Amino acid sequence: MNKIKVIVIGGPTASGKSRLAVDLAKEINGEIINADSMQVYGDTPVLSAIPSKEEQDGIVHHLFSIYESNIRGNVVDWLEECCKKIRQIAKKGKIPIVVGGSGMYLQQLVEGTTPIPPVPEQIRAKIAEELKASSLMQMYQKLQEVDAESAQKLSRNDKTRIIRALEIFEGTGKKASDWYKIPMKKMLPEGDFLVIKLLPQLSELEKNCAARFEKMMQNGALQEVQNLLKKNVAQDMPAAKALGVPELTDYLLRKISLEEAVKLAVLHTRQYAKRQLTWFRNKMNAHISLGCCYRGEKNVVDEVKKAL
RNA sequence: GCUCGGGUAGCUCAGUCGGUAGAGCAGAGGACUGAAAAUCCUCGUGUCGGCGGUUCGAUCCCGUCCCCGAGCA
Repeated sequence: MNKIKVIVIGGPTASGKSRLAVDLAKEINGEIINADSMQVYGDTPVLSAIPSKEEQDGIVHHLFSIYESNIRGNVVDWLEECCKKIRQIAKKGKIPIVVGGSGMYLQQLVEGTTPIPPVPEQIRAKIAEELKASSLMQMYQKLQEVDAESAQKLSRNDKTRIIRALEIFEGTGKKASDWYKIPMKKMLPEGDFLVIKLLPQLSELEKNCAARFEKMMQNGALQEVQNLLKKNVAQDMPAAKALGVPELTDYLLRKISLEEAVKLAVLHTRQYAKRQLTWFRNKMNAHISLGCCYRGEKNVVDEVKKAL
């Protein structure tokens, strides 16, 4: 099988990974693919920090703004799209560069995922109804009955995972814990990944987050949230949970002051960056690991070129 | 100046009918298989405003002083 070289860049928000991707792409004739669970939605380009036209700097960018906010994106859909793009780009003789802050997306691309069939929408809806009608505790007890092994591994408060485990059991007739025993499947078996991660100090990111949010406000962040509200996107949709959206929504609904909203959004961004750092530090193996933000240093690009 | 509230963890506050104190938030670390910018787990010694007094023992009661808020002058 002909191997395909793929560059993967992961790191926390505001660490300069998009810029690194563009600088690299220019040097090695690459195209960029988004690996960020929020930048796939098109309604909040400013708030989700999708690179602007200037920032894209003539480099082709894929999988940004591909969904409406009423779509519920997920890793597997992304993986399929991503692999498709990787193959197309490679076929043109260019190098695909996958960049993003969603660690799980990058990990499943590189290391594979368990091929669990899609769970029918009616089953997901049914379980959501059950949860509404009862309580998380009861859902957890139910999971204990049908899949004790999964239940044992999960916190009884971990709503997302309890629901998912129940969906897997009801949707496939097989326990999640059994699914996870079968070997992971690589979606891009021909992929030859060069993984780069950025791991700056949190204090360094802190400043970037605050400055960047300020800039987002100047670039029309409020307007984006207003438009989202007009579209009546449900609060529990992923797109409605992008950092800054709930906070600015509260401001627009006059629940908090603008000052408060900005303060909270910056705080939540910082907390998110911290979670990302934990993920990338402990969960993603990389060939090249940078201990600081990328600010256009030439030697970083050279180091990657050498490793290719 | 007087009256009434308050002064307890970085912040907001609870509490101890006297046996040296605990929540939420913040913070730190961690987990993470189809919502991942999601979801979740663990971690709490601080002259309980200062100084005296009563008491075996005071953050709690008494006195006094300082600071903040409201009201009255």
